[in-house]
Amino acid sequence: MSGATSPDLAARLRSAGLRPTRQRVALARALFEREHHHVTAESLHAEAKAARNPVSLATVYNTLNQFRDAGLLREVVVAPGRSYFDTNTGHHHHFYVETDGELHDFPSDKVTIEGLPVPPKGTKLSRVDVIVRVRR
Amino acid sequence: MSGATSPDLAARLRSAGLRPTRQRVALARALFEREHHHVTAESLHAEAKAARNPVSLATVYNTLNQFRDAGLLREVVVAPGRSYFDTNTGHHHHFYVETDGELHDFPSDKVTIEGLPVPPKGTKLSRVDVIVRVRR
DNA sequence: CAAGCAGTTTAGAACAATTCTAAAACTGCA
DNA sequence: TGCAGTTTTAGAATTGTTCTAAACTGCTTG
Repeated sequence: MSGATSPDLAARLRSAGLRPTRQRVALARALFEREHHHVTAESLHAEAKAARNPVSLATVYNTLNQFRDAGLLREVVVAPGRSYFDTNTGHHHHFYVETDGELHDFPSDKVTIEGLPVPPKGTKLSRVDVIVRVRR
Repeated sequence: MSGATSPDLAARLRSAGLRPTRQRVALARALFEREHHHVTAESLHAEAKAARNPVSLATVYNTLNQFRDAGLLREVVVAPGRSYFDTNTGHHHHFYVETDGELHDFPSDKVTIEGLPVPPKGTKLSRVDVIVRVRR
């Protein structure tokens, strides 16, 4: 097995202004070296432990916030006290299955939103979130 | 001063299956006898106290949840740990000013969303939330 | 209108998610 | 290799919300 730290990841962290520490690289691997997915702080913490790369929960929180601030992750709030981090930072929207807390992406290329009002004076657009809520 | 309980409100609560107790009527007044607005549990609790109708915080939470379940209120989650209740239950969307936590409605009549994918098998649409995030 | 019971309210404890703190451990550079 | 500044960590603290058990109230019935 390749125990080598992916140089890409280290570089990516560095260029985001983050030192590629053991913990950050471990979390970055769990996050970015696979398909796009959604994590919570708890789930990522558990995943890191399972991969024999234990990271304290506080560090998981710090790291998720840093990655989000650096634009590496996108935070999606679907319900009170339920915050997901999405490794897909491109344009897309979400399905949220209310009955079991699942979150799924769907691409935004087919979706067009028209007639949105202009942002209030003195503000600039940050982004538009569309959450399609469904239940079983 | 008119100490009379608005009969409309009492009836509205009753038909939602809720006994029109002093506390629920007091909160319903604060919520529904004025223009549409957004409250948090804390803000409503403070408002009730200021109106000399103190209600315990637990009751405020219970009541907000009951009103939401009864369709009298709509819950809007904009940020982790920040849940608003909106007295406007009609079709509309939201502006969220991230930099200062303000939430504003905007009507959905001008807004059209096209190309949304069909809900996953076995699920039915609950609603579509559009949150336009802006910053100062 | 008194009694009784289910539904409500309440203070405070409990809980869950997240952030803070202060100390120990690292990282990167000289 | 030494050192200054970062980062990590365990655990405490904070925040927002729900739970608990006891007191109370609104409604119905006799």
